[in-house]
This record gives sequence, C-alpha cells and structure tokens, in this order.
Amino acid sequence: MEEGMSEFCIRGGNSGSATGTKCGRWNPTTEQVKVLTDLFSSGLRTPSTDQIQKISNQLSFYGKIESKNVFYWFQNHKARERQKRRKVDNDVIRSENSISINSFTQTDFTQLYQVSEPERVMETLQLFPLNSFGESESKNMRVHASDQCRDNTMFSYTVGEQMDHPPLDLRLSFM
Amino acid sequence: MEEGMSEFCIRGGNSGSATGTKCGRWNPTTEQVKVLTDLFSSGLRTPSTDQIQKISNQLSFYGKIESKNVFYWFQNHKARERQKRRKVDNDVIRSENSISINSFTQTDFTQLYQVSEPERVMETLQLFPLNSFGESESKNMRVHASDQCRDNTMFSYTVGEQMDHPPLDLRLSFM
DNA sequence: GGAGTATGAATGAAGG
DNA sequence: CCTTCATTCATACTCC
Repeated sequence: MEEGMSEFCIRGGNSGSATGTKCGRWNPTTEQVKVLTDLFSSGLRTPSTDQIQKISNQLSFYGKIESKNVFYWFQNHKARERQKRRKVDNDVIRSENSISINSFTQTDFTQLYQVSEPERVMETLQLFPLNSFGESESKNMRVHASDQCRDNTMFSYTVGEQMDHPPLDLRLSFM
Repeated sequence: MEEGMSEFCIRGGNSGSATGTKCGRWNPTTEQVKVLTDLFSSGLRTPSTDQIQKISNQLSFYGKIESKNVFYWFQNHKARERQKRRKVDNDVIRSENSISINSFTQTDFTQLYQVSEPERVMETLQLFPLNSFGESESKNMRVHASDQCRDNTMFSYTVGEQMDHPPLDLRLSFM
C-alpha cells in the first residue's frame, strides 16, 4: 500500500514548482490514512458534515487537510470498495459452476476486501485530542512546514509543541 | 475493462482539451459549459421548464444534449456551489486560531474553487418563449413553471465566436 | 523514464 | 432542495 514517504506538502505558492512536489492536490500522511482507514473499518462510511469537520479538524494535526479531502476520501474509499466487490462478485458468478469453495479462494477474497460491516453507523463518533500516548506504533512522522514554503506566510501550522507523534485518541461509540 | 457500451462520441470537434469519451452519459462541450456557466453567473439558478427547453435547444448546436442535462446541470451546479462554500467557510472558521495570516487557505481554493460568485441574484430572470415548447424527449421533469414576468429590460446573450455555427441567442429579461 | 497502478478530485445522474 | 452513487479525469507514486 503505502510506505513511509515523508510529506513535503509545499503549499501551492511555489511558482517555480520544478523540483518540489507541487501540491496540486492533497497528499495524506500515513497517519491520516491510518486514522481514516480505522474509521472506515470501524463502520463509518458516510460521515455527516459534522463528523467530517471533526475528523478534518483532528487530522489537521498531522498535516494540511481540508474537510473536502475527508469528504472525498470516504466517497472514494466506499466507491472503490464497492467496485472491487462488484468485480470479484462477477468473477465468482462467472466461475460458480466449476468450483467448490476451498480455503484458498476464501483467503483471497478475504484479503481483497473485508467488506460489509452492516452499516451500523456509530451514533457518537468523537475524536479527542489527548496527551496520552496510548498508541506508539505509528511510524515516526514529522509534521513540519517544508522549508520551501514556510517563508511566504501561510501554512505555518505549527503544532505548538513538537511531538513525535500527535496524540490522537479516537473513541468510537457504537450503539 | 468491461465493455458495456459501444457508443462513442467525441467531444465537440475543435473545442480543444476534450478527449474522446464514451457516451454513456452526457459530456458537455466546452462551449456548452461556458454558456451554462455564463447563465448561472448571470443569476439563473433554477430555470423553468421552458427555459430549460430553450437552453437545451440552443446548446444542441454545440453537440448532443437533452433537456434533462440542462436541468441536472443547474441542480448540481447550484448545490455544489453551496456545499463548497459551506465547507470552505467551516474550514476557515476552524483554522482561525492557528495562524495570523493574510492569504492562508486560499491555496487550493483559488485554483479549484473559484466560487464566491458575487451572489447577486437577480430576482426574476426569465427566458423569453421564442417558440412553443416541443417536449419531445424530456421525461417527467417536475419543474414547476415560475411566475411569468415578461417585460422590459431584456438583453440577449449571444455567442458567436469564430465558428461556423449559428450564433446562440438567448434573450433574457429581468426586471 | 515511460507504463501501470493507486487515488484525489470532479461531475453527471439519480433518489428521497 | 439534500444526499448519494457511478464514472471519469488528473495526478502522484511504484516498478520495471
């Protein structure tokens, strides 16, 4: 999937834009992706505007992000999971006459999509920014304004204190 | 890739920048988009059935189009304008306490969202009925006719360019 | 360094 | 009106 690539989201102001990764579009950090994926696998599929705002707000801790990014992320993730599933289902249908399910095939499917938490959307999804370093498995990520873009105002989302990994504790309350 | 449709339509001849696409759904030409956008920015937001019919008729000069396409276009454009504005506003509010800046989040927005139309909605903008309606292909569109105010101060929106097509002439009147 | 893939962004088309 | 789905465009990234 995604490996530890650092983020150099330089803000779009760089006119030169030759070498740097021109930030034409949002490039999520690994932590952001992790949180989003966790939320998704926890059952969140179509966050409301409020939820989007909260998620975006929390994720801005890890790097530049806008709420529309969160919105698009869930849209895309859901859609692509669906389409993957559709494709696989077609394959199954196509070959349903000839095979008897064995563990091999099962494994493949499971790995390809672990779909279908029956959409039991959580009632109250809360993201609390705590200082408890509960989970320390995250890779060492560094949120910092790239030197390429810090000069020209904007985008100095200094996180106040320099933490190794931002303390994000998300509690999901299912009903 | 799976082929379901075999119908192709190349987008508007020399309109440029349009790649050939399958014609599963309407793919507006650049001219069509321009006209629609102009109409929108002129204040038209929810065209009546008659207006839709006339716009569609005129735009058919530029390529294949149906009334429902115009209808959907205005629906989507209006909704997304609102939605974008809402999201952006929220983001701005959210980021108020982190930085003191001058042109902060404007980065992507300027490029992708050139929203913020002056929002100067002219009250009654009506497209004059030039000819009686045809209603040949439009389905059940529940567009309720708006009040008719046909009078004074009309201007004509003309698109001529350098092409060999008849000039578009949409006469709009507002009061 | 171009092909192939993953994915962010956009938008047409509905449904409710 | 609102939200959602499906499809497509655009771009970043990976891997030969």
